[in-house]
Amino acid sequence: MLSGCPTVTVMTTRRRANRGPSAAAENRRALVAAAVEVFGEQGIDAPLSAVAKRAGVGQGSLYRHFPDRMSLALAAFEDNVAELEEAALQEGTALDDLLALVTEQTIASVAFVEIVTTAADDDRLDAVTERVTVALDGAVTDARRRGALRRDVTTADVLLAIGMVAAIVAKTPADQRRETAAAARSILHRGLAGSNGR
Amino acid sequence: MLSGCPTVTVMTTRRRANRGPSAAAENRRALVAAAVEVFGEQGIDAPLSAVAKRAGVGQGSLYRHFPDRMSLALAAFEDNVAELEEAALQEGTALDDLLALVTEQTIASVAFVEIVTTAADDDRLDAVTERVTVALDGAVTDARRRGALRRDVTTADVLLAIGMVAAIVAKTPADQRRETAAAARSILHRGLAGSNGR
Amino acid sequence: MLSGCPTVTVMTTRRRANRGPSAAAENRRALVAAAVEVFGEQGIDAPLSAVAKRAGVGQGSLYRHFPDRMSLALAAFEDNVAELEEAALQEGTALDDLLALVTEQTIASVAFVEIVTTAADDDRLDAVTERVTVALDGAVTDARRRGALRRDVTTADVLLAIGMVAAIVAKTPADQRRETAAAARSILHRGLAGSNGR
Amino acid sequence: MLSGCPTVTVMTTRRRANRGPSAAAENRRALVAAAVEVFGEQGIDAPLSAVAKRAGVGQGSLYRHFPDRMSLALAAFEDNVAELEEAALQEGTALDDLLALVTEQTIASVAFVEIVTTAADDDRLDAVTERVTVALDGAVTDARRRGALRRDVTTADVLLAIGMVAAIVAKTPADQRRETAAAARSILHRGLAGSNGR
DNA sequence: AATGAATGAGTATTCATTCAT
DNA sequence: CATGAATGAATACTCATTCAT
Repeated sequence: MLSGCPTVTVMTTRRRANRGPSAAAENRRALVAAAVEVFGEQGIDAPLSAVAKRAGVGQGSLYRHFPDRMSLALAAFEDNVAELEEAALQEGTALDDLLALVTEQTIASVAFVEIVTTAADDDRLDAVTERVTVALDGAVTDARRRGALRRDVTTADVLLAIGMVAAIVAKTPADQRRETAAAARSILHRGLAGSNGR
Repeated sequence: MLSGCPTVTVMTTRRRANRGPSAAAENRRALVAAAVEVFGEQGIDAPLSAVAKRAGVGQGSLYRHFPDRMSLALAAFEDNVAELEEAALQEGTALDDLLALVTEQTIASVAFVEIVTTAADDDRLDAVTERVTVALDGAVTDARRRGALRRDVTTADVLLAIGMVAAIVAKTPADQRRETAAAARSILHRGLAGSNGR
Repeated sequence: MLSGCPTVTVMTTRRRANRGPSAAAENRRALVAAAVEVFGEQGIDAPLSAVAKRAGVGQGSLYRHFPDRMSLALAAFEDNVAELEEAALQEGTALDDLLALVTEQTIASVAFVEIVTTAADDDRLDAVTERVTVALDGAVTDARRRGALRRDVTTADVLLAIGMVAAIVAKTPADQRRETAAAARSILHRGLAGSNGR
Repeated sequence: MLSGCPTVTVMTTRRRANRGPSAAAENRRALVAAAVEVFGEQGIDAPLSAVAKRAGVGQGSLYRHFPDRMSLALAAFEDNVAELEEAALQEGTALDDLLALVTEQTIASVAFVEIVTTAADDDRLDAVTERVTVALDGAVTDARRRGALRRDVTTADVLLAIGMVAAIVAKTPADQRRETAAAARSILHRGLAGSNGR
């Protein structure tokens, strides 16, 4: 009486159209954008499935493009590094401008810091650090020359300061981040400034 | 890949002897010790089961003693706060001494920072912050009076500096922590120091 | 008692082949069938893992198809409701026929009652009750007109009677259910019957 | 620095005084009272620890007095049965009065039904059923003789009717129980009543 | 190459039951 | 005989990763 004739519900969940290979680049972009958002909102430990869903892309595609979480995270923040490099190359960009930029980036996407610092044993991270170092080097040298930085301050010190701002901002509730970042930078600025600093 | 190769797991379980209520205090201590270790190694998100196992204690006992992760974490680092308070009360303890102490604590148990900063919406955390603030207050006031701190530096600034050291140390591989902490404190020290600072 | 006797468990696991998305419909059906069985045997509080295992399906798949226990339970008994609706629509179906059908269903799958009555605060349950009410309405009206039901008997009364049969059957050991149901229906029938009843 | 000197918190949770054997009867009473409350509130599956806590009694004592859930449940509702027996013995108690009493008991402590019907394979339950049967027998016979019950109605039928009321009440949200019970009894009353019934 | 369903290991949490004191 | 801490099995649920289509 009961189990003899099951009502067969035909699955009508429409599978997303398989847009084929041409969608690869587009998917990649969507994944990166989604990762920025999702990591920004939920932190670096967010479920990857959430990223795929936000991107409107299958889980498998996510894995094809980014075999692990770090790949995705690095791609997600590639923009930041590129932006920094670009700014560093512009004539007339002072160290403070770069630091301001990094600070803004950090506030915008806290996850960056988490990533960059969570698995410090990834070669690709060293590459990123290297790129940032190079980007800052000129500005630091210049600032030192102008007396805006103490003579003994190295680019590594500046990186460290950036790391500190980033780390503390990452731990601060979103609505207090700007304020906290300002206070932190104020202290650090004095700590790095030369005789005629700021 | 995995298909085809049956996993054979042999489990030998010997139920831990029920050492009775008298083991309660001992268990609690073991749990706290294990938490310090496990959180220190794996971060504050480490499985609680790992803590129980390390402590040689049943899961249920862990939950009896510490109903949630935060309880355990706070207990695990209660020592730090108490030590700080004690140091602050001692005659002749300068701000730098307290900062050095906090730095050491942070290096020893990175998880502390994670805890203190992860869930900022727990009342018990406010209580901890308050205790630390009180502990530092005297030293800060004193340092300002002596000119060791800039006139406009507040205890909040010092807490922020501590937070930065802690945060950056937490993100640094264990073998570089001491070095990184030193560099960070050096910068911050200059950032906070008064005219006759160090 | 237990101490001293090591439990040796040998587990041989062969990961189930991933039969791919095409297995979805089949899995769903298997889950529903398993749920009918397991809930029928162990009651509505049966472990969902038991349902998954019986269905030969991963736990995750169960959760994908049915995000919560109620979803699964409702799906498991969707058939019953559909069958009832269908019977109600057939020409010449008398109220007694519908009651007999419900009784049979109840005997077959006691869990239905448990579900329908356990969490009365789920909207989907109201929907089910509504469907059953609608299905019965015509038959009740008709029966009243024919004098088979007392004039003052409402569909709600009939539902209540059904509920009573279901509830008592649910509490009866499987081998006495049919007998108990018959006795219960006999009493209730007289309680609802009109002057020319039965 | 950190882990050397743990702050030893002396356990000051005061263990309930061991009031000794003389407390046995009192404990038993407290447990039964607590069971009535807890089972009534949370259902028959309520944690036994909750019962012990409510009773202000150690878990071990609970187990000493009542080796399993059923023992406790039966004890908890012993009162009901005794009350019923007593009422049945009183001169001038009609069947309806007994049914009203049972209904009230059911409404008050739904858990009774759950127990009585959950594990139907317990001998002690048969004993309870037997006692109730005996208690009702006289009233049923009398009612039949007076024509208040149909000639063919047996005590078993009455028990079944009681069971139905109980079962349906048990499934009804607390605030509608009295109403539902009234409706159910109305139907059943007509179903059992003799020619000169009500 | 894209899709998304399938899979099950991993974790948190609860609670019946035991047992040292 | 009471006490309540200890124990771990059981269960719900999540999510990284694989893979048929």
